[in-house]
Amino acid sequence: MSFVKKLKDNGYRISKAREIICDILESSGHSHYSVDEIHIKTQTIDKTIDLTTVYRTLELLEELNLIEHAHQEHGSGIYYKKEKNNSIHMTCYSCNKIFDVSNKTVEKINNDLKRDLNFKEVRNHFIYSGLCNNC
Amino acid sequence: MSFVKKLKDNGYRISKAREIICDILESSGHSHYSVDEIHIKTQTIDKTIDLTTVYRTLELLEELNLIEHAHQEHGSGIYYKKEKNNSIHMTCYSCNKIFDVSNKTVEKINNDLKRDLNFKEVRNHFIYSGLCNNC
DNA sequence: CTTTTATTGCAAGTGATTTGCATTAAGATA
DNA sequence: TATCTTAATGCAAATCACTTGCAATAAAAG
Repeated sequence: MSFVKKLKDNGYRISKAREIICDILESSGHSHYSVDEIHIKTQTIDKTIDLTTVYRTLELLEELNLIEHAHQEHGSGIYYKKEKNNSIHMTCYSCNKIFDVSNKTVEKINNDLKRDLNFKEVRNHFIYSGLCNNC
Repeated sequence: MSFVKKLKDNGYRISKAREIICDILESSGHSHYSVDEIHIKTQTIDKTIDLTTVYRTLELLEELNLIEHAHQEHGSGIYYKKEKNNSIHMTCYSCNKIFDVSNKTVEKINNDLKRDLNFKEVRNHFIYSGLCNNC
């Protein structure tokens, strides 16, 4: 279901800002954007859209399970479309590229953690950091 | 080697603040403290010690490899004595307790990540989050 | 006991995000 | 279509966790 439709179905109004932000995220392919990046993209279409509105819209889309975010150790969070399976990312501290951790590895890590500490659930929203092969 | 000795050996001066902060950390056993917690502890001994001094002293002790810190997803960082092997922690988002991830599990996770993404190094300073068995 | 300069406290700055509030504009209703 | 209701927005200010600048203070070397 399209983001705008989901908003409507949940009783939210469709403003210009929401349309634009939904559009950016729905057409983001496999990219991860910081709030600032999304804000800059909105500005190319409508300069009046405020950073606060971007934050608030992202929060809303996340509540509706359409997107997710994750935290970097230093610096800002990133937002991206929610996939069927957990997305976990890893960034290279040298080139700052963001890579996807495979689902199999995510499962493995979560199971190892759960078994080790007797936890019922692992709920990470952070981005791993390391040094990639090209750096 | 005692923290104060290590500071001296590296040419640093031993101030009242440094003595107190070293003492707090050396006698911390297996605890993890936020900067604020450490600051509050110093205040019970010497009310003039500033939060900035705590930050600066912790930075120094970390440079000397005596302590380490890790970041929580939300909220402040925690500091703790450096052990022989990597310390990785996991916190329960319900009770906020902090648990130690075993060295074996840390190794496993790092290897899995390296293998999966072809990274040379994993360098996490993050605290895992999840739901513990008692919550 | 000086002198030197590392260390400190205090105030202000920073970056990412959040909150308060009056204004604006969706979209329901007349 | 015009009017109304209230959700959504823009703007300014606040917040949280640090970090930086700088003049005053105090270790420790001479």
